Amino acid sequence: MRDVARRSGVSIATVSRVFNGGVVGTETRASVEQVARTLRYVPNRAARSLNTARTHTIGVVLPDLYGAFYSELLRGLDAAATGAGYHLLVTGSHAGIDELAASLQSMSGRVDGLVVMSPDADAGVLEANLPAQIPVVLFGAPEPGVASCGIDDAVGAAAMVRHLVGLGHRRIAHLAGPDGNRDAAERLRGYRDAMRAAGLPTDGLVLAGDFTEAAGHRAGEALAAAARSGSLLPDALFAGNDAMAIGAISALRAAGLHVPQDVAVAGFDDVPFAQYLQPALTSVHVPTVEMSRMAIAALLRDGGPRPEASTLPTQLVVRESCGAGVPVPGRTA
Amino acid sequence: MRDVARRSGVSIATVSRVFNGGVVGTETRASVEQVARTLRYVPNRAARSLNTARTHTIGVVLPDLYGAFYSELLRGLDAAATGAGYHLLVTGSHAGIDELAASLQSMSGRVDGLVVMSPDADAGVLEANLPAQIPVVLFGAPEPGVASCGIDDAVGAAAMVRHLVGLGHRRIAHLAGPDGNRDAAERLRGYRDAMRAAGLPTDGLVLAGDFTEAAGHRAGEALAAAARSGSLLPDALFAGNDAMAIGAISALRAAGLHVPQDVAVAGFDDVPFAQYLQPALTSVHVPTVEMSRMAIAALLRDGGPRPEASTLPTQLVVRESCGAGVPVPGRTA
DNA sequence: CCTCCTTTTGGAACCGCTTCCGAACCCGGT
DNA sequence: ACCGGGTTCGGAAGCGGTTCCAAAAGGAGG
Repeated sequence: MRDVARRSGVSIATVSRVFNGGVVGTETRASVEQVARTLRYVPNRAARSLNTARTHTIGVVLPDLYGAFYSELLRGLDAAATGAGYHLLVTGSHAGIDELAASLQSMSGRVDGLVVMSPDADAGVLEANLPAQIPVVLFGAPEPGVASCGIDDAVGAAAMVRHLVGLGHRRIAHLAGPDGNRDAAERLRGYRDAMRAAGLPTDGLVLAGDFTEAAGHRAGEALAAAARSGSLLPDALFAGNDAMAIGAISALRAAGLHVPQDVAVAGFDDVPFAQYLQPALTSVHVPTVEMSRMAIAALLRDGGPRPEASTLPTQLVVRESCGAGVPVPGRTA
Repeated sequence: MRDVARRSGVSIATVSRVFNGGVVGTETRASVEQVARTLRYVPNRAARSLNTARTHTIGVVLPDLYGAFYSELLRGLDAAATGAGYHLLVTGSHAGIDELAASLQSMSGRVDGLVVMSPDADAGVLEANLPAQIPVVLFGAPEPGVASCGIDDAVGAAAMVRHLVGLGHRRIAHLAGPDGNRDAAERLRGYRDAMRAAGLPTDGLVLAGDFTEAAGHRAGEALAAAARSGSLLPDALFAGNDAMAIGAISALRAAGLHVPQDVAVAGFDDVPFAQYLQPALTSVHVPTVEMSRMAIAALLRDGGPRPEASTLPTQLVVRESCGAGVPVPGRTA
């Protein structure tokens, strides 16, 4: 910048004005722009944000970037941010609280706001690793003193169970997510509650999983193996997320079983390609786009987001895999 | 920071040392840390990077974040970056050269290196909107004077065509990507070359598409409609990417046609869930993880990446949708 | 011709931090 | 008591910008 100023015979203040739409004489501006071009000068945004205290960037802290669900989330956030003229500073994949802390600290001074999704992210961690002024929206569990935005997993899961029951299924198994994951626990709770309300047993029907396709595949294989050795197949398998449902379907099919005729299968999340599976996957839609929009809007709101927990509704999406006999294959959104 | 210094009776230099592992007296350090904690002080990383000239961040400029392919890319980049202790500053979805320019400029001073993927990104645009020193790796087309990393679309497409021919298919249609897209053009070229080499005609067999599922769906419908009105169905449909292949399969199935019995279908990209489709999708694998690793490694290499174009090999992945009669369903990676 | 107002420009403080350099201090050794 | 050496710390100069304030220049009006 100093070079540009020197070479065009003006002060750095004037150069700054040229690049910020300030008042500058017409030919002064032209000359500065000319020099800047030949010198390949591009203003340093980091330095600028140091004294404007605005970065036009939103930080995003996710536990992982793997899987269609996080992709969707990220896409929604990017769309919302881009729409408002903001960029995304992303950090994925941290295991444990220390990496979370490091990620949060590395955002300091580089973002105008933060969207955080992590099992470890409670008010204490945020407070300890973030400057006081920076607005934060949590994705997921409500947390006192912090704005948050999430869905009601239990309600969504219960709706799915009721739907399956309504189709005549009685032995409904649940393939649960990892221990310690709040979404997994809530979905399991919704399943249990709805089963109990329908007067159905859940004993021996809760399978352990971890939200990965591999876990779904293993569960599907286990089910098929058990059936071969004489035990009863469940009428339906309600997986804690779509990835596991997909893995399970793949394993069941490999074992020669038919979905939904032999076992109905349903998922949770409604990832985009659920509709393209054969059979198209029945699932619980999570409004990722809406969540993202709300989160970004809250962050950008003057004075930052109010520390409230807003809960968005999920929506049951009935397709073929649950045996509802809907013959229309998925179409493009 | 000044507050911390004042409240603990030391200079800001000492506070800085405390947070950077410098030599500080034991009880001085303890006292400073204590004060910092009560004051909720977290060092401002932007300010730090202003004089260290290191940001520990890699900029990523993508044309879009939509679709499984970009998700995969982003995931690969994040994995590679995180592994090296870096974050990602992402900007997706820009239409046109002006938005590209804005995105590039906004990276100045905020990243240590840049991965750029955009149809508009030629050496000129990069030069005009980026400081001279910042290392860049281009994803895709080789570009003189810039390091780049990509695949040989034409070779991959030709391999697929040869495979389809080997299976006995003769009338092989190609569903092309959007005009002006270099990958689309190269894949089309590979298709044409391989067809010619096999002595097969391509007249009337090239369909227009745009890389979206919707386009694939339309193409599938058109094919089915044409077949109903008497014209010959192609033996195989080779889509320019997986998204279109998936859309096409969905439409063909809706029209009562069987894949691969009535029409074989193949895609390009090998997105993760291709293996979970029914029939599992035959595709050309694009080594996104490898590309990402290479790009990040090149950026972080001392002195920046050498301005060379490296081309990674694609790999034919034969599954069920092409009619190869591989009965084993996809399994988890 | 002088005054006053506008427009354009330069000087300099400051944003929050790192780091070089030197001052102050404490230690043992002579 | 003095000196050399090591340790701990403060002062201050930047990093690359923005912006307030004042100064210089150029008219218009009296």
